[in-house]
Amino acid sequence: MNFKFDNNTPIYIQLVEQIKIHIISGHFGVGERLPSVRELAMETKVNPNTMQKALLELEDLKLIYTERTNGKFVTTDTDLILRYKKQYADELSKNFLLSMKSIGYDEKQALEYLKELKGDK
Amino acid sequence: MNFKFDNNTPIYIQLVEQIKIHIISGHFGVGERLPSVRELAMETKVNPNTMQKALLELEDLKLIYTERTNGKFVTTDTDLILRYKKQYADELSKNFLLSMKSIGYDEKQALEYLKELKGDK
DNA sequence: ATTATTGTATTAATCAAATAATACAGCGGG
DNA sequence: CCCGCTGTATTATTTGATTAATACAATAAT
Repeated sequence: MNFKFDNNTPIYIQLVEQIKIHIISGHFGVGERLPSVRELAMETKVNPNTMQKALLELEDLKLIYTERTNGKFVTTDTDLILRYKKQYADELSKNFLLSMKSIGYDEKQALEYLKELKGDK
Repeated sequence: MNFKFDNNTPIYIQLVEQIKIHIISGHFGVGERLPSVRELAMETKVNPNTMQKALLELEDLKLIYTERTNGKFVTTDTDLILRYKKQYADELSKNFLLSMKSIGYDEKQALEYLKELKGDK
C-alpha cells in the first residue's frame, strides 16, 4: 500500500486521498473487498481509529460500502468511480494552472514548462 | 493580501507558502519593506505569534531579512529569488505529472488534458 | 456451540498548532 | 526627552488530531 505521509496534513485526510486514488486508478478493483480496518491500520502503521475515520469518509463519498460483519468493499458503481476520476484530474489540472499563474506563468507558458521537463530526462 | 486558508495544513506553513509566492511573483518587490508583523497578522486575521513563526522560516530561507527595530525586507538577491521561482515551478510541474500518473494518465495524456481544459472555457 | 474475524463505539491520554495576553529592547521623530 | 513604532520573548490556555486500550455485536467457519 506504500503510503508517503507529509507531516503537514492530518493523516486521516491523507488516507482518504490515497485510498481514493487506489480506487480511481483501479488498483483497488470494482467491488473488491478491502483489507480489514485493522490490517489496513497495520500496513500503514496508523492507529485503527484513524483508519476507521478515513474509511467512514470514503463511505460518505459512496466510494466504499460496508457489510457489517464481513468487511468493506469498493463500490460497484463504475460510473461514480469514473466521475471521481475526472473530477480529480480536473482539480489537479486547474490547481496546477492556477499555481503556475500565481508565480507568473500563463497557461501557454505552463504547458511549455511541462514539455521542457519531459525533454530533460 | 487575500489569503485563502485550507483547514488541513498548519496556518504558518500556508503563510510561508503564500508570502513566498508573493515574493517569487514580484508582488512583493525586491528589497521592499514588508508590513510589520502586527499588520500582517491583522490583515490575515492570524495571531502575531503565528505570523512571526512564518516570517522566521522565510528568513531561514534567506527570502527576507530583518532590520532589528525597523522592519523586515524582501531580499535584494534577485538570483536567489529566481532560483526559488524555478524550483517552485519544477515542483508544481513534477507533482502534477506524478499525481496524474497515479490515477492513470501518462505524461502525454496529462498534457492533452490541460489542452482540452484550455479549450473548454 | 465455540471461536475468530468483521465493523463499531467509548473514553482517556498525548502532542502540536494556534491563540492570547503581555513584556522587553532598540531606534527615530516630534 | 519621550512616545510610538519596530522585532522578539515568554507563559498559559485552547483546540483538534492522533494514539491507546478496550469492549461489544454480528456473522462465518470449524
